[in-house]
Amino acid sequence: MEIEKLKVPPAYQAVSTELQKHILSGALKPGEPLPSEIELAAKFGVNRSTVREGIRQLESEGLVRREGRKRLLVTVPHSADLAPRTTRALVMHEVTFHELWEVAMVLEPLAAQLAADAASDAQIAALKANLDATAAIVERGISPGKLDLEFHSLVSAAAANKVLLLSREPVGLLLYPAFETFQMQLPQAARRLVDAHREVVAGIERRDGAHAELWMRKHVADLKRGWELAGLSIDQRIEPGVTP
Amino acid sequence: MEIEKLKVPPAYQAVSTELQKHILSGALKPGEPLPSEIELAAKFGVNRSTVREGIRQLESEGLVRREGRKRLLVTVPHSADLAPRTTRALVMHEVTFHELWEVAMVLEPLAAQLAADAASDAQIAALKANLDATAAIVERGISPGKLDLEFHSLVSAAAANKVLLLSREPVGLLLYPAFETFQMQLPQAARRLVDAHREVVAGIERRDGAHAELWMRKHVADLKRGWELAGLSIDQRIEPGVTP
DNA sequence: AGCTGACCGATTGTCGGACAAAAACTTGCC
DNA sequence: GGCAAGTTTTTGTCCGACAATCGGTCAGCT
Repeated sequence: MEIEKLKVPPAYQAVSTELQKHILSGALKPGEPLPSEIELAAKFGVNRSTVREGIRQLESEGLVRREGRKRLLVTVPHSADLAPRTTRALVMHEVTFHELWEVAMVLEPLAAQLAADAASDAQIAALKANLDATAAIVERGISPGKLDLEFHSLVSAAAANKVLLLSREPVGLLLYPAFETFQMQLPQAARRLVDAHREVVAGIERRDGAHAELWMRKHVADLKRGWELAGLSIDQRIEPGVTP
Repeated sequence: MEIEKLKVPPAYQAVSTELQKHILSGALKPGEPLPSEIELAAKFGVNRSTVREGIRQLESEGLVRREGRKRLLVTVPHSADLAPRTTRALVMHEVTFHELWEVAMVLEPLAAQLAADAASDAQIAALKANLDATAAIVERGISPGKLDLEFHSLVSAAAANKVLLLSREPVGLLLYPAFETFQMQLPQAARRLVDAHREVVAGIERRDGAHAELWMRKHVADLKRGWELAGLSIDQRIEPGVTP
């Protein structure tokens, strides 16, 4: 006789999953407001407190959003909602620089190549603006910092591939800030960074996917070289650089 | 005089982020129990209901886990916690087959290559077992179904790269189930699938990264060919295949 | 001794109601 | 029509309560 460990989910979870179904099924479309908490409590036949607990789960999953004290709105989870969670998970799993780098080494070049095909004029303009800003900052001897992070986000946004965008974000969020630490010590690294960025942008602008991809690959490879030159171990754990 | 629209986050969010900080900072280590709700309420100076709402957020983020009605335990978010969320997000973003495939086309070969270097004996045995099961199923004319999904998870698990594991999971979760639909119509596709799997496993076993990577690349490329042969559009939206 | 079962405190899940502050809506006025 | 004041809703937070469950104790039975 086999007896499964039967699980009776608490009511607030039932509320959460039930609402989730309604949203996923399309009965509630993004942008639409949810019923009020009192209505939901009445419909589900539970107390308002229970409904609220269920809502919190959806809220932290990015399926609904509340602005101020207004009604809840159905939303599609944006990259900004999911990436921090995954980033946290990566940190807690104590991932090493090497692990991050290996993945970046395939995702970033792909982003560059696709961006060369798909980038809009506005996106190319944004890339150029970022490039100029980075060059100016580096000229003054300051570490590019967030501009580097932004550059890679812009490239993957230009790639017009939402899967890539979502997959890459947590990696970039963790990898690029890690370089603030040693780029101060290696002035030539910052100049190499700007050069590589410039070539990537040039490739994208010329619709030369191979060129963009090649230089992005060089660029990411350079990151590892810089890491090693700075005397850091490949198996060094990565700490969160930017607080989300 | 400039007056910014200062935002006062609700108390339950404050509780959530505060607990998060404590966990991330290492004050609360994975496996340790959290204080009881009453204690937390006393420490934070808020009501127990408020604490509970805050806890729900952490719970759905996988930072804490509750088994039965016991105390809350601090945990590190596992891939199984995060992947479904990302998968949902991808579905809601209406990603196309092509977008998924482009990313899989770089992540899966990387997984195969790394697995050839890092796979343990037990992992290789698991891969072989999966291979045998898949071959047996296909022999009887049944679609591999979850076994295919499992195969790719096993490969990326064997790659010993936690970043890759977490990045790849949502893609696989969405991509492979999509093939159940047409593999029935294309019997030769299932046989090609088994052949490719076999070569990947052989490469991993021989520690021949190039071989494993090559065949994984062929295999993923095949998926696209099969998709097209089945008369499906590359820009077809992907529906969730397995309920998480 | 080892196991059983009753008892008890602690904790969680759920409920009901309450109230201030903010938002949404209605009404009356120009 | 547009605007200002008032009214209703809704949210955020609190309080108190109780059944169910978990964990442990402790006497009683074999």
